[in-house]
Amino acid sequence: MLVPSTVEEAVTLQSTLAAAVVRTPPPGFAPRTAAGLDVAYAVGSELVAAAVVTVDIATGEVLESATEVGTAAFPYVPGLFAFRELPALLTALGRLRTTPDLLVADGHGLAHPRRFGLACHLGVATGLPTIGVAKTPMADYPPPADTRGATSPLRDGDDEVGAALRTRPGVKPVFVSVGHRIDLATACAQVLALARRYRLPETTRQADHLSRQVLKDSRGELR
DNA sequence: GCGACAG
DNA sequence: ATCTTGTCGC
Repeated sequence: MLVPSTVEEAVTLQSTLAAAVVRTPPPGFAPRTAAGLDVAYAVGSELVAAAVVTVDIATGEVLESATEVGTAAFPYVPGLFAFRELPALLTALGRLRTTPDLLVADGHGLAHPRRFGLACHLGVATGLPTIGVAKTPMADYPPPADTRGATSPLRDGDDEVGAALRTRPGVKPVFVSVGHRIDLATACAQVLALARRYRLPETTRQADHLSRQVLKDSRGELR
């Protein structure tokens, strides 16, 4: 049941799969490559374009990329949007020739109502260490200090579900949470390493650009 | 009951 | 997410 047919099924599935999330990195975890994933949509259409871009964490150099153009598998429902993007993202991931050491998803991981956002789903589905990096929080957060690297806790009730991470002074922070096989501190350190020049990690930026480009190209061909 | 709600 | 121009600033 990769794609549920109802909202109720989707919610139940998330709650079940949440138990499979591992909040600790593999022993001696020292990733050299990271892949960013993103999906672009066409207005008024169900057309989606998924992109995965692998970069060298130390240099930011793009090593490989893969894409998939398809149809949205599920309507957009806050808290369930993983079901919309997952099929296309997994297809694109399967086209990479080399498996990345780390995945960086465009959305939340544990910072989710049922502790199972897109990043967790992607991680559990692939078995790869995965980080969730979102541009918008689902809850309130105290603003982190205005210094690169500063963090503040993202809380959902009494649970600390992630962190607001300042990647650039004077700019809104990004919202980092554990996806799978990683801990929050390691996740923040990796995101900081990937976001040297811009607010968002290089992986996310590259995947965003590529997915938009592919969508643009495909809608031209399908006319 | 009402509003909020990743992309 | 997407629709959209210019503008301020490093």
